[in-house]
This record gives sequence, C-alpha cells and structure tokens, in this order.
Amino acid sequence: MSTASLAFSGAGPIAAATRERVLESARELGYAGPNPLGRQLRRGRSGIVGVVIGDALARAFRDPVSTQVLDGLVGHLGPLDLGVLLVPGSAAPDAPAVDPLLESAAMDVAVVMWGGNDDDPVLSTLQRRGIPTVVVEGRKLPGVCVVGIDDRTGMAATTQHLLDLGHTRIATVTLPMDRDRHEGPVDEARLERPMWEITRRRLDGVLDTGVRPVVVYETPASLVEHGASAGRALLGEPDRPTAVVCQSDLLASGVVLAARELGLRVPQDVSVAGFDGIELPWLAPDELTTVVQPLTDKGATLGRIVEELLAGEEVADHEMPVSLRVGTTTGPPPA
Amino acid sequence: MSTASLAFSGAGPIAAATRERVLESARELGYAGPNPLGRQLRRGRSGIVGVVIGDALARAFRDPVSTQVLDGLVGHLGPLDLGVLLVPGSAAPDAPAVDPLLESAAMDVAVVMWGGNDDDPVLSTLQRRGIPTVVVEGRKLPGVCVVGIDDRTGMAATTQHLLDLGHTRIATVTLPMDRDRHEGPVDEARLERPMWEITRRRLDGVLDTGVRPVVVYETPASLVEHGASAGRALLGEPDRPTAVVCQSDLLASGVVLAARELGLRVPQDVSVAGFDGIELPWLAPDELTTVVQPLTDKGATLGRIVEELLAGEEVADHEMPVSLRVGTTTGPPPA
DNA sequence: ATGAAAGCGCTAACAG
DNA sequence: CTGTTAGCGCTTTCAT
Repeated sequence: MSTASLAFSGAGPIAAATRERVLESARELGYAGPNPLGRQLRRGRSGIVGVVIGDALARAFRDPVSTQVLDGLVGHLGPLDLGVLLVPGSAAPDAPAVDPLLESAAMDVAVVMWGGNDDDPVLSTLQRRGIPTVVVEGRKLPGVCVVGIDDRTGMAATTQHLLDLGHTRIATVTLPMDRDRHEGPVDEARLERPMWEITRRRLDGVLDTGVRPVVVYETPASLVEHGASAGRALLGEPDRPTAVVCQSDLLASGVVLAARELGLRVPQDVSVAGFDGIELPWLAPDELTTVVQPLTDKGATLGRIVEELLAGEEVADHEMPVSLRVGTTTGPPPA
Repeated sequence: MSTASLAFSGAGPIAAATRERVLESARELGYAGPNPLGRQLRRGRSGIVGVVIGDALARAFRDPVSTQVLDGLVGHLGPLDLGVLLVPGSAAPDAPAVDPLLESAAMDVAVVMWGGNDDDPVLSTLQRRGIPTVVVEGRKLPGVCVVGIDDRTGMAATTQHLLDLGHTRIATVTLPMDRDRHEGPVDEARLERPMWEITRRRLDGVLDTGVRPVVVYETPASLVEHGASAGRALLGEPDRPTAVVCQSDLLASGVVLAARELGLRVPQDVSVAGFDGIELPWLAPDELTTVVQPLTDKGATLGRIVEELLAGEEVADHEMPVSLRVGTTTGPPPA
C-alpha cells in the first residue's frame, strides 16, 4: 500500500521496476491516481486558496483591475500546485452577511480583494475559522496582512499635475463610498462619514494638494458607463469644470467619451485623468493621463505572501509604488 | 461525537438544549465548525466544480463573453454550496500539456470552456480521472455533454442581413484558428485544414449564404486591439470591402474604431457586424449590429447541468438560440 | 527496498 | 434523543 503511494508520488526509495509494475496494474484496474480527498485529509491541507471578490462577481470580472491581479495570482500559484477558489463577497445589501462557501469551503489561505472595511463580516468569519488572510486594498486591521498601493500620493501627483497646468475648477469622480452605491454629487456631510478605504484614500490624495473639488461625484461601480453618466452630468452645464480627476481608468474613459459626445475636445476644452494604468484601446488615439499601478506584480506579490503564510511565516504588509503617466487627455485649461 | 455533528449540520433529531450546549462548548474550545477536509473524504465529494478556461486566464478575463458565463455559473452554484475552482487550460504552445491542477485537484465535475477540440489533452485527462465533464462551445465528443449556441445560423443571419443591404465586397475577421494564433489574412489552404470548432462554425455560417469573403482575416485573440489591427489592415486599402463581419463583438468594435481612425464613417462608408451581444459602452452613441447570445443564461444552464451530473443523471446537450440585433453600424454600401 | 498499521476528522449506521 | 463505532483513502512512521 505504501509502495503504491510512493510509485505515484515519485518521492522516496523505490525500484524503477516495482514502480513500473505498480503503475501497470493501476492502469489495468482503472485506477486513476491517488484520490485528492484522502491526500488532503492526511496532509491537513487542501491546496486551495480562496479568493474573495468583494463585489458582485459580474462587476469584478468586468474590471481589468481585478482580473489582472487575479491573473497574476493564479500564475504564481499554479506552479505551486495551488488552486484558486472563487468566493463571492457580500453582494446585495439584503443578502446574507457572507457567502456559505466562506463558511464551509476548504481553503488553506484566503485572499480578500477590495475588502477590509471596518466591520467586515468576511474577515471575522475567516478569523473565526483560523484561516490566514491577506487583504488587497483594504484597511489595516489587526491579524491580517495588507497589500496595497500608495493611492494617496498617486492621486496627489495627478491633481498637482492639473494644478501645474493652471486648472482651478477641478471636479472628481469617485468609486463607490459604501455598499449603498449611490450615484451623483455628494454633499459635505457625506464626505465626513466613513467610507470605503480605497475611495477615502484617493479622495484624500486630491485634498492633500489643497484643491477643493467643485463637485465630488460618486459612482456605483468602476465601469465605463458610470463614468459616462458622471461625465454627462458634470460637463453638461455651462459652468463646467475644466478638469475631472477620476478614481479609476474605467470611470475616466467614460468621462472622455461623454465629453466627446457633448462636442467637447479633450484636452482643449476639458482635461481628464484616471487611476490604474490599464489599457484602454477604445480611447485610441488618445492615451489617458493616469496613475499606473503594478497590477500583475500585485498578483505575484500576493502569491508570494500566500506562499509565506502557508509556510507559517510571519508576513509583512506591502505598499507598492505607483507612478504618474501623462498622456494626451490633460492640458492647460481653456482661455 | 455524532451529536456534535448534528448540532452543526442542523439535520437530524436533536434537542434544542443539547444543540445549544454543544455550540457553547465549541465556542469555548475555539472549535470553528467541522473541518471540510474530513467531511469531504467521508462524503466522497469535494463540493468543487473545476472550471477550465481554455485560454490564458488573462485573455479570458478580458473577454466579457467568458466572464459573463462564469458569473452566471457561479451565481447558480453558490446557493448549492458548490465552489468554482479556476483551472488554467493549456496556455503557451510549449507549456506542459495540461495544468498540474487538472491532474491532481479535487473536483466533482469539470466545466471546460472553449475546449473540446479533437485531441484535447484536457478532456482525456478528465476522462481518465473519471470526472463528469461539460464542455462549452466545443466539438461534440463521446462521453461529454456539450452546451453551445447556434453559431452557424446566427452568422448566416448577419451575413444575409448585409447581402440584403446590397453588399458584395464582404470581409470577415475570425477568432483564432488554432493554438498557433496567427494574425493576418488566411489563404485557401489554411481554410481547408482543421480549426477550432467555434471559428469553423462561425466561418461556415458566412459561407452558407453563398458569400465568398474577399478576405478572411485571422486574429490571435478576441480583443479590441486585434480587431483594430484587422480593421487597419482591411480598410486601409482603396479597394476595401464595404462590409466586415466579425466573429466577436470585441473584434468588431476594434474594426469600428479603426474605421473612425481612418476617417471612414460607419455605416456610410463601411458596415461592421459582430457576434455575442455584449455591451460596448465605448462605441456610444453607435450600437453594434450583432448576434445576441444568452450569456448569463448559458452560465445558468451550465449550473443546472452540473447539478444533474452531480446527481448522477444522464444529461442532454444544449444548443441555445441566438438572435440578430440590428444596430447602427450596418447600412447600405456606398454608391 | 518493501509491507504493515495508525490515524487525519468527519458522518452514517446502529445500539442504547 | 444520545453515545459508540467503523471506515472514507491517503501518507508516514516503523518493522522487516
């Protein structure tokens, strides 16, 4: 029995002839190799990394920012023979607090994307189950490792770039602030209340430069069409802003499209900047001014951290660098 | 011991008081509920559905066609407490035949997307392991269930629509034909050789109408930028086609962008049609003429089939209907 | 180099 | 209604 095991795993001392004989009879008996379930129980390891997508899957999948990170992660995990299990995060506001999979599925480590807000039930569930967790782009909480980027500095750099060009009427289009996912201009009171970490940080980046946006426009998701709505709302008025800073590239590209639709030239009539540095082939020949973040690297870094957590090592938080990339969508304000 | 199990599962006869007592002591002992590994071995079920993405994950993720189906599937599987494990399909031409995960990961059922070509090592591996399999958009092979759409009729409908408008110089832009992923015009000889099922069927749909395309242009992947390259190549010449039928919406939207770039009006100077029926906010205000396929439904249907396979039932193949949706990108040829 | 045996944690069957 | 027990399939000692 142990011999058979060795024959398949290849590890351990075994005569080549015996090995061949075992594999031969296995083939005859229609035995397809060791049952992973038995192996997992014995080893106490499932070989599975749960990836909690902190948004409706459909939305997350439509966003290259998520999928590129996921791709980098899967690429790093594959060779380690670790699989990625997709776990939906909290979806609708009235849905049960956490997906049943999160309660019951086998996973050695969890990666929580877009998560880690204050009282996140996802994190408390994982903590209760004793599953080591790494959070992407979330708030720093005790007991979990966080991988993020320097949102705030990046956003400040873009805003400063616009200030340097001479803009004074600057609007900003934000990611969702909480699970209510309101759409439209936001008032002062709302800005004081808690909001999702990533949205807060990128907003703070703008404020850090001293700019007070003429409008802060919240969107329900990082999607082109929501950017387009925001653009129509912001740029349809005669006292429109001369520059729009967006918290994501998808939103920014929507704003550019809305501007074109309204007959405004970018950047002569209005400047638009984004955040993320994804490819936007449909804006061609324009290239969006944006803050580039290392998305695939982020996935690989996550992979490395997962590896360390699995080895039982202590892991450090990571803040990855970003850089301003000036494209063709920003320029001096109209005279 | 069994009592504890019952307390957690909730199934079976147990006094509410006992139950409470068990849960209470569990909390004190820091026991976080049954270990899924033990449960899985005992039940002989992992609760995991392997989804093999028959393309580099990065590419598949950038394609709404894959992600919408995946989303529909995850949505259906979630309530059944089944998780989706991402398994990369064969990636680079020189990579090992199949991903190690496919060999060794626990999964009760496999869903193979874009797979099922003649000698697919993915399918033979699954068959050897005895894992029930459903294939999406692949060739009908013995022992596996296939879910697909009526590509051929759909493509014929689009082509006929162009013929009815009076077009005679029609080009077609195709999906990849094999894993070589060539880019450029294809010669007659190539068309005779075997090619990926989906590409073949959509090509046959065009030919069914009697049209002989002036150019058949192969792309390496269904992405906007490849459509744009194709568009530049096809429309840059003075004897350009008056209509371009594309095998996907992403490709078609690239062609539209290329046309605009070249100063051609769509549809006055050139008509463009796609396939899939995804949202293309960046083409606004244009709406692509396309063949709509029920993507989310396809995911749900897959979910239902997975359920049936799990129950050990015989399952039938499914061919889902498609419908032509005429948008603003097709019109009569220029005089 | 090979074979025997224990036990990972669970649940279903059965005895009390 | 509650407690005991066997065994899912594997791998890893430990003898041989």
